[in-house]
This record gives sequence, structure tokens and C-alpha cells, in this order.
Amino acid sequence: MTIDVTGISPPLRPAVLELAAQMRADGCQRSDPAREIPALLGDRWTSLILLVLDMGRWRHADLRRVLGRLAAEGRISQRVMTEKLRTLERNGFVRREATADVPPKVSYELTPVGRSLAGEARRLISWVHAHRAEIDSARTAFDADRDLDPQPR
Amino acid sequence: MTIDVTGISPPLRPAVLELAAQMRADGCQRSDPAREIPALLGDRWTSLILLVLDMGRWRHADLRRVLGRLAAEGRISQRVMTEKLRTLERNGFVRREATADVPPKVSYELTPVGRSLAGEARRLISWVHAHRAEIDSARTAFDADRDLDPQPR
DNA sequence: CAGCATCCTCGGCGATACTG
DNA sequence: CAGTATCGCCGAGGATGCTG
Repeated sequence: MTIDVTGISPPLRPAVLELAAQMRADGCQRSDPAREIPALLGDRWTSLILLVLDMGRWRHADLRRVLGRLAAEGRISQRVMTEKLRTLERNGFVRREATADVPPKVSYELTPVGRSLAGEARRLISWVHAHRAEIDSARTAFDADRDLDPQPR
Repeated sequence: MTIDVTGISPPLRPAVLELAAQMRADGCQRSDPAREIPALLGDRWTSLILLVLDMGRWRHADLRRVLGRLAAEGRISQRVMTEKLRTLERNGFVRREATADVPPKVSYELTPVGRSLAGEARRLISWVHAHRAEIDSARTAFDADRDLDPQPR
């Protein structure tokens, strides 16, 4: 990841290079960090799935029901449920067990890495919790300003 | 957030209630955790913007150029750049400064909360780095299995 | 019961052009 | 230089129906 600094004002170039070095140290050779987070936890259901599975082993149908109950709105569709769990399994975060008979019995549980990722998700959620009041007041202040203050930006 | 446990197998009900209590303790009264992460860091550019702004104050045009250089592919469109920064500003993560003249000079820097969130983003990226090898080998193992093993799931 | 194929909707994002 | 409006694309995800 060698960064092209042409077109960037010379005083900023060291900062850019340092940033690139830092990102490289963080393991971003192959894709930018902007993609890491969305790719793992950035979708609608994955973080909630991790939190639920962190409680133990779940049967498919029960998991689906619980996700629907815990979500603020909406249920997870059957198609997406399978898709998300398949991705988690492929990444090594979830272990899937199934019987070959009809009807099949499918259950899921986290692997150690999966539990570790669930911890990260929980940490991020706690961060939001810890800063919720601050964020909310920033929002209302911002919106109030925009209302009384119709100057161009 | 009182959870409806009807339809959930009785042995699992305590787990569901505990989970709900835990989520409540994490501050999820109003929206499910599945939304917190996507809402803040789940999009294509926000985490990268935070990382870059964490290096100091940036002029709009420079920031845009740097984002384009650091991203694995593609540049951020002018429209989205303004939109993302506006959201960050509204949440209280970014302070924007602008002159009223033409052409305007606009610059951005993180607030203390913003720096804190940038730290969280960096932490998550490091997590991915630390587990990259493990994740990669899980993926190749999974894909290999699927190829040789065309049984129904 | 769970996987899969199909169809559809909606939102995120890029591109472009115009304005102050 | 930066903001905004408009347009169009594409992918995430919901709904439905069939199958083992």
C-alpha cells in the first residue's frame, strides 16, 4: 500500500504517509478499513445474531424467533437468516450442526473467535450507550440551529 | 423493552429474558443493537473519515483527495462527502469551520467524542487484523468442503 | 424444518450540472 | 471551492413458493 501523495498539499503529505503506515500496521494491506467494519458487523442482523448466539447453542427456528422478538422492528426473513449464518460459519465464527433427516434439525453455536467478535460488538454497543446523551443533545442542538438559521453553508 | 416469550421453547425463555436484560443494560431501550453499529460505522466511508480526521484538521478538498487515495478502490463522491460529514457533525463527532466568502474555505476536525469513536473504529480494525489469518483459513477450508462435498444442507 | 430460487422494494452511493 | 438537485445503478434484504 504505497500512497500517491501528488495533488495533496505538501505540508499534509507526512500526515498522509503516517496514516498509510498506521493502516498498514493495522492490517489493511488488502482492503481499506472502511470495508472491514461494514463487512463484518455493518449489516442489519449480524451483530444481534452474535449477541444471541453468545448465550449458547440455538436451534434455527428458535434463533429466528428470538431475533424477531429482540429487534426493534421487523423480523429476519428466512432467506437472510440462512445467508447471514452461512457467512458467519464461513468466517469461522459459528459452528453449524445438522442432522441429515427430514425434517432436519439445525443448530448453531459460536466458536472461540466468534465469541471474541461478539465481545467487540458488545463493546461498541456499550460505547453508544455511554455516549447516547451527548449524541442526542448534539443532534437536537444541530437541528435547532438549522431551523432558526437558514443561511447557506 | 419487555420481551414476548410466547412461541419460544420454555427451556430457552430464561436465556431470552437474560439477553433482553443485558441489552437493556447496554442501553438498547429504543432501538436494537443491530442498528447501533450500522448506523454509526456501517457505511462505506465513515470509519475511514474518522481515521483520517483523527490526524488533525483537514480542508474539504484535501480530505476528499486523501480518502480517495487511502481507499482500496473508488473515490468518495462530492455529494456523499458532504452528507457523511454533515451526519458526523450532527452527531457531535466533527466540528466544521467555514468562511462565508466565495470560494468558501471549509475545514473539519474531530471533537473529543469523535476522537473516542475513532479509537473504537481503530480497535475493531485491529481485531480484524489480529484474526485475519484465522478467518482466511476458515474461509478456504469452508470453500474447499463445499466443493468436494455436494451434499444438501 | 430448513434450503433455495424468484421477484420486488428501498436506500446507499456515484456522476453530472448548476449556484453562490 | 463547496452545497444542492437530479438521475441512475446496484446490492441488501423482505416475501413467497417449492423441495428434500
